[in-house]
Amino acid sequence: MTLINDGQDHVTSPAATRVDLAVSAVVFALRPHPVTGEPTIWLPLVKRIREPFLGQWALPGGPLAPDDDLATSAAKSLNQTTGLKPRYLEQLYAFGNVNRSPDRVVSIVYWALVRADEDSRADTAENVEWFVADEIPELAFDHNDIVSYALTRLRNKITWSPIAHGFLNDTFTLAELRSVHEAVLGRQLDPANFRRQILADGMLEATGSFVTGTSHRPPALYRFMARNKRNEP
Amino acid sequence: MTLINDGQDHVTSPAATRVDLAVSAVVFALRPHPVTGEPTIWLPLVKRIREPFLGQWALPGGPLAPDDDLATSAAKSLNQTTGLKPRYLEQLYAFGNVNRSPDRVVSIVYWALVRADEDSRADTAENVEWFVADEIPELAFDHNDIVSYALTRLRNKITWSPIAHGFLNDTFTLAELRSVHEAVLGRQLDPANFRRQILADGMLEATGSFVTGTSHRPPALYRFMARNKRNEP
DNA sequence: CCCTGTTAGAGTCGTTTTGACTCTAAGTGA
DNA sequence: TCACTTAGAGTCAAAACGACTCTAACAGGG
Repeated sequence: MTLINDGQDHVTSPAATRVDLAVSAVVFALRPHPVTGEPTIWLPLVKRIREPFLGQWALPGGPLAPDDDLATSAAKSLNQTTGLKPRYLEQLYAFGNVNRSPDRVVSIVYWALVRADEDSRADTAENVEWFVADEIPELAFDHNDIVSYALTRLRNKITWSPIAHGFLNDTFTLAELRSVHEAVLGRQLDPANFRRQILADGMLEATGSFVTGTSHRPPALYRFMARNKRNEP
Repeated sequence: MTLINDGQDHVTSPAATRVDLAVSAVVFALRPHPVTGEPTIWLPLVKRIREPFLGQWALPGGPLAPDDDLATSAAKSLNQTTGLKPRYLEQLYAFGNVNRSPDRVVSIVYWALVRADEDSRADTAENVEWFVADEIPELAFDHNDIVSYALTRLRNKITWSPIAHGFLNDTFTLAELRSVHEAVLGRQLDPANFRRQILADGMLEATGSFVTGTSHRPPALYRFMARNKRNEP
């Protein structure tokens, strides 16, 4: 017989050899690009006020409070840095390589979407700054890799999952929804085909009202359906 | 200005309030079903030798060693319990709800595929037992949920990712590969269409050799291509 | 040696999905 | 009334997909 670990979740190890646990968040919002004016992905970063990497930009986050669930902890960090509440929040990955930090830290990273219209009151906190996602500086730790991975996940997920409403108000036109997809994917989408496919998914519901005063045909307003109204098996 | 956390990965908090960190693994292998004989998903569980949940079955795992990366730690647990090396290993999720354990434990869970032919020398360790994935008992902690989630991930991923070779030898016939897909998805697949689609993915390469002595037309042997030989943009 | 049973592997066909494109609807402003 | 703009429906050909057929190539039994 081999001597084995007993596979326990439940362990007590000497505090000296313990590993620190942190929760961070990659927060995405859509804002106009400063040069082109096109809708673009932005994210908030926090300037470090301690070693290591003092003075460098990093993802918002902090230690896991013993009374908070992981997602709660991520939402709190997010709220404390940006003043926003996430419209969508999902665990991204647990990063824990030995060499990712001078001392051993495992970071459980979440990614979140916040609404553009809440976005205005976002710059209240000091040493927090929003950056265009494709133009971020060199970050502390492995946070550049984390941001890249989060962007990849966002761009993948938006192609098959109805998460785009995380950037929008409760009601929106198909043009607004398409604009979100275009901003995330970085390319133009055919309006007619986009309409056909997004409606075929059966997640959208016409509100019955229309936007007026648009100098062209008034677009219909849609909302995302509650889960139990959707076309599911 | 709002007072904010400084978003640090790097924290020191009193050891008293610290959260324990464990790494566990959901290990999948294909073996014949004890009743039907059909290829079926199995996984190894470990009987707990401590409170809480003493005597109940749990996923293999243990505390994170300070010198191990997360994936390394998962692979070690896997190897210590089963004697096997993973052919595929991927992080599943970090489970850290406050109420998932009497004391606070965050578990970073990996899922792995192991080969059937290594599978024979697998029952060497005591208090380890293999179960049919759809017929597992009530497990410790939230491990039933974790197993369900891992199965969902496996069944989803096999439809778009070439992970099925994690169950197979280096060379295999298309019938063997199809049999893996059928076992994972739990339904029959059309041999002709499966062939067409799997070959169109461009991840398979004919070895040039064939299986002989089969009492029918000899099937060609394939292998998975190295990443740089694949049809990628 | 031929016949049968079995799986390998190529090919067919109709349906569905997708991308590119056209056409009409419905508003504003000149 | 006309020009302009976007909404939204519709068309069409290419590609993908599922169900199916047909021939190839072995072993084993008469």
